[in-house]
Amino acid sequence: MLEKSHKHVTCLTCAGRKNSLLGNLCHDEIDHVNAHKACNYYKKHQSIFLEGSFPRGVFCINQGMVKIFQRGDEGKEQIIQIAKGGDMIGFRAMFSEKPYKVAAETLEESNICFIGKDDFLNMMDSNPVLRNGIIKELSRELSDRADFITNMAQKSVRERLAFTMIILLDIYEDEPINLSREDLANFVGTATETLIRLLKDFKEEGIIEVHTRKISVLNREKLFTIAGK
Amino acid sequence: MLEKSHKHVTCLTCAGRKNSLLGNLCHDEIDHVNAHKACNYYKKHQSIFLEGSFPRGVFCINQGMVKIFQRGDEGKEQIIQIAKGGDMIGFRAMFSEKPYKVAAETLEESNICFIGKDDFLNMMDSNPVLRNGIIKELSRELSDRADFITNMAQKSVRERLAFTMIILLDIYEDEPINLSREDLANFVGTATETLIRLLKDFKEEGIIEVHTRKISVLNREKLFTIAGK
DNA sequence: TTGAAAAAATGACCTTCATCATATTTCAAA
DNA sequence: TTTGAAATATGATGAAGGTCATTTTTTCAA
Repeated sequence: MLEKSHKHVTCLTCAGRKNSLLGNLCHDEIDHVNAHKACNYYKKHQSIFLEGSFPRGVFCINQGMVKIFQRGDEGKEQIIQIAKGGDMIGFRAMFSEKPYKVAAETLEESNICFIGKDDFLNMMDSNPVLRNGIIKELSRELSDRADFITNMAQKSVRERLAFTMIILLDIYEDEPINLSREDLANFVGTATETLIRLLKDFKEEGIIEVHTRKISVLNREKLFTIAGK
Repeated sequence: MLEKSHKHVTCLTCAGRKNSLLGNLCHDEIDHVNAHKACNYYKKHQSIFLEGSFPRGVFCINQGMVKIFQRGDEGKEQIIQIAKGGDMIGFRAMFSEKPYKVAAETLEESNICFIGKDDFLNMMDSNPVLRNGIIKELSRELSDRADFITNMAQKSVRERLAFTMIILLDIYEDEPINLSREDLANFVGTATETLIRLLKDFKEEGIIEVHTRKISVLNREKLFTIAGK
């Protein structure tokens, strides 16, 4: 069970921080962030920010899992990204000075900190390492999204599912993948029914194992083969 | 006809520059760029950089039109973006310090300048306006690509074609759209045959007019309706 | 523990779109 | 101007996958 009071979550002990964009801050800087951030406990399926609202800062995930998605015209979600402990979210819209084009919502209970826009931008101005880290991160994501687009355009749902599971394998590390069929379908970009049928195929082919909703990958190699490259 | 010698292309008279990322440079900075850049004439269908090669700097389009694309597993291109005069390309991969994940090729004869990595990074370090402009640009493109992904996942080819034509309308301004059917199909993410059939529909519905390969939009509003929002 | 609601699963059907084959037009070089 | 190649266009066909209806399973609160 997560700590439900924000008082106890400090950047100094944040497990994700060392590998995050804030991994290179000096002591003074960490202290400053720590003093100025707000920390909140989010329960499962709670909204962090909505499409159309204006960014007032960035969110830093201490613990938990978050989906970043867009709602299409008929209300169907398209998941763009899944973020977890150590990831920062919401800084893209903040830089662009436009309302969020995506929404964020927890997939499980989470502790998420908030750093105000001014504080964050000041830090960036005075810290070239942080700055470069962010530029690098933005570039990396652009490149990921180019792949995403090409996959969507040219691959079958089966291939995309394999590709998506490889990404999820990375996110969930050794844990079984724990997403609703609907979320999984909305990440792959297909109908829930189609996704369920394909999961069944994967199961029958010995690629995965399913316990209720949790999916464990048995044959990683085969996923790569199906995903193509 | 474009100037085929690079000697005559100078940042001072570059039409696109004022609205570009380099629009806010001071005189000294422009002079420096001007002195250190290389400028080249590219003919139609000439490669600017290839997937997999390592970035050594950024390209600045003085005049002309460029497609940015990825090749899928079967060699089919997916066009991610079309750039024109005033746009800078290739800086994403440069920041990430990884090989290009996309390739760039001219769609028509073009004058394109090259600024070396060190020069460019130094400029960014010393010029906060340029820096912020780039971060903003990266953010804007991330948001565009999220839309692209959602469209690919949830819209029909017809809807996507309408959406793509709205984007092209913006790029080509008042000129008729001048892309091969194949390129257009590779931008929409469909088969060339399907694209041609849909163009025929649009023609019959009075939405567009076609002269050989050039497409003029007659009914902008209807495109918006079809694209959905 | 139970009952209602949500999620997952299965089946039937049908539309969209990719593919392959072939015809026609356009373009550029000889 | 001719001619071959590339681009565009059209037709026929089948598979992939979306939609709707229904059943089964899981979850969670009373």
